[in-house]
Amino acid sequence: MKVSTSAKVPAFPFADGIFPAGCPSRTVLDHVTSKWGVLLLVALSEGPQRWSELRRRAEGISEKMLAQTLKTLEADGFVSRDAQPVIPPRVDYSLTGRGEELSALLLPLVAWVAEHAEAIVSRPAS
Amino acid sequence: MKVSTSAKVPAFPFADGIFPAGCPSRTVLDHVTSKWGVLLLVALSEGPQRWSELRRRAEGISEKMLAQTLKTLEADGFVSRDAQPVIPPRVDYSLTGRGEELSALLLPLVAWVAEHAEAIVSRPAS
DNA sequence: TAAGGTACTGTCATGAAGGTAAGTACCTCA
DNA sequence: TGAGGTACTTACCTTCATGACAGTACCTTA
Repeated sequence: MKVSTSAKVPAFPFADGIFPAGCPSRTVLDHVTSKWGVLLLVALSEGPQRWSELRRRAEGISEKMLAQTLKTLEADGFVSRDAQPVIPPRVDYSLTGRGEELSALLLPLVAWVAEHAEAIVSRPAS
Repeated sequence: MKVSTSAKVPAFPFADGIFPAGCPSRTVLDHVTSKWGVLLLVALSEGPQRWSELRRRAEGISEKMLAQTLKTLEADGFVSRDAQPVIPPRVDYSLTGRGEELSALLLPLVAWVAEHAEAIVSRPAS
C-alpha cells in the first residue's frame, strides 16, 4: 500500500470504479457504515436523545463504544452534543443538518435490510 | 417473504428504537456495511465483473478478503457467481435481483459520502 | 451510610479481522 | 524454458477493534 500524494477527486470518484484506497471517502464511509455508527445515526434520526437512552436503544453497545462512536460522529459533524451543566448531568445528542442528510439516506437502507433480513439469513442460496 | 402472523410488519420495524442485538437484521447489516462489502456491491452495480477486475477496482483488497467477502455476499443472495469451465478460468460475478435492490439504496449513500467526504474530514468541528 | 443514577474516562486483555505470502493447476506467450 | 495470467485456498501472524470492568464526581433517595 503506497502513500500517494493526493490527486484530485472527480465529482463521481467511482464513475469508473471505486474511489482509491486511503481517500477521504473511504474514511468517512468506514465511520458511517461502522457497526455502531449506523445504529446510532438511525436511533438519533428519531430525535435528540440522551446518553442513557442511546445506550438502551443501541442494544448491546458498551459505554466505551458508545462514547467512542459518538465522538467520531461528532467530529465528522453528524451529531451535536448539548451538555447541560445541571446536576445530575444531562447531555442531549442530536443530528446536525449534515447528520440528517446522511440518515435520510441510511434509513431506507436499514429499513430494507430489516425487511429482508429473515429471508436472507434463512436462505441457503437463491 | 413476509412473516405470516396477522400483525403486519410495520414499515419501520425500528420505530421504537433499534432492532435487538443478535437479530438477523444486525447480521445482514454487518455484511452489507462491511468495509469491502460496500465497495464490492457498488462496483458490481456497474455490471458483471470478473475476479481480477473486482480486485483492481476495490483498490487495496487482498485476495483473501475478496474471496471471503464475495462468498458472504453470495451466501446472502446478493451476488451470483458464474464460473465458465474454460481455460484460462473465467468467473463472472454479478448482482442478483436482491443485490440490485440493495445497491440501489447503497449508491445514493456512497455518492453522498463521496461528495462530502473532503469537507467532513477536513473540518475539525462544525 | 450506602446504594443508585447520570455521564463519562481509562486500562487491560482477548479474539477476530485482516494482511502476507505461498501453493495449486492449467494454459499462453516470449 | 520459464515467466505470467486466471482464480482461487490455506496457513500464519499481527494489529486493531471491542468488551469487561474499575474509577470519577456529584446528587438523591432509602
